[in-house]
Amino acid sequence: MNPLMSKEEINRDDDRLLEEAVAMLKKSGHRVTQPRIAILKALISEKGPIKIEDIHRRVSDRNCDLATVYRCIGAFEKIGIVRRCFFPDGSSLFEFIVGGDHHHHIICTSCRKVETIDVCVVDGLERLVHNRGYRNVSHMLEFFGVCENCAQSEDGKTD
Amino acid sequence: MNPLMSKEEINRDDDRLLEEAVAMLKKSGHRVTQPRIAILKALISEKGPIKIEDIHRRVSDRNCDLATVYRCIGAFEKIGIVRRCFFPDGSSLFEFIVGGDHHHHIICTSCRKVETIDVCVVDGLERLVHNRGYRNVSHMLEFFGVCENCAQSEDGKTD
DNA sequence: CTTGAGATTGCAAACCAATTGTAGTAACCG
DNA sequence: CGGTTACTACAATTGGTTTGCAATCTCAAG
Repeated sequence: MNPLMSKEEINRDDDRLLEEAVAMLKKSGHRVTQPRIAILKALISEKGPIKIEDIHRRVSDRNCDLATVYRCIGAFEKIGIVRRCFFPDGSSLFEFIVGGDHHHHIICTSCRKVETIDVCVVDGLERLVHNRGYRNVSHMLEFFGVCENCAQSEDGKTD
Repeated sequence: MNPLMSKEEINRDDDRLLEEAVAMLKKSGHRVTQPRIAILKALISEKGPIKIEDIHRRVSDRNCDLATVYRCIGAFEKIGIVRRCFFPDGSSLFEFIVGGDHHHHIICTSCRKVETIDVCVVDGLERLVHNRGYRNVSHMLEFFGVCENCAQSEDGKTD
């Protein structure tokens, strides 16, 4: 987290992101409901990829059903509020992408810790794909590995 | 064994790949069974990512159970015979990677057609991840888009 | 502010890909 | 060839995700 940013500034920034996402909801003809606000807040405060199940846990005190989380996340993905990313085992995470820079992740295959890589070197390749005749081009890039901590505790193990 | 496919009819290159994969099986202490041979042949002849379900359909005349396909693919993945890749909706495909160059895919989000991109620009980034302390580093890169055919037939549609 | 249309939600049931338990079978080593 | 044990088939199960539907809530028109 940015150490130069006070707690108030962070909250203000989160508020701005929430407003922006809400605007996207309205603009796309969706209604702004309490479950959606709660889910958006959970996504924003996470500041990284999060499991559906974890979102549900975060908002469950507001009595938001798991099915609702699935439906909302599905809608958010279509609108472009969240992006899906993957674990190497195939399970999905979702990340809030409104007002954020494009980036990718390093995921520890052992403890599942997620780090961020700011660099993206594949934007040029997207143009190449576009030149091949594809439209609505996007990409997904994930790095996997065993982080230092896990490597130490696993030590001699073969994975 | 498939009576419609004699040894002479099998492509020589595919044969070599099969032998190589079988060697990897043995080397890792696995047994070489008929279902595994059948699944390997299906993977090799596909020459690209394929769904578990489709593998099963291909080998079903040999009476290979779906659970067996899952277990074998799981083993193949650990050994490094196949690699998992993803559709944007989160469903998994598996691709035979023995003796093949490293590459990535363009997947049409409409008809699911898969094309190959030979270039890989992220190998350098893997070193960067390695320098951050990660071990067993790998990555996964997929491009998504709507291919020319689909773009024409969908035309005015909003996706 | 009130109200009605229709989008959204909660709940429960259904769904389906993937996994697991187990008894029988087949691979492979000596 | 015979014994050990990894592997398979089959069926049952799991767990994540989706769906149907009645009740509820949003939002804009009046």
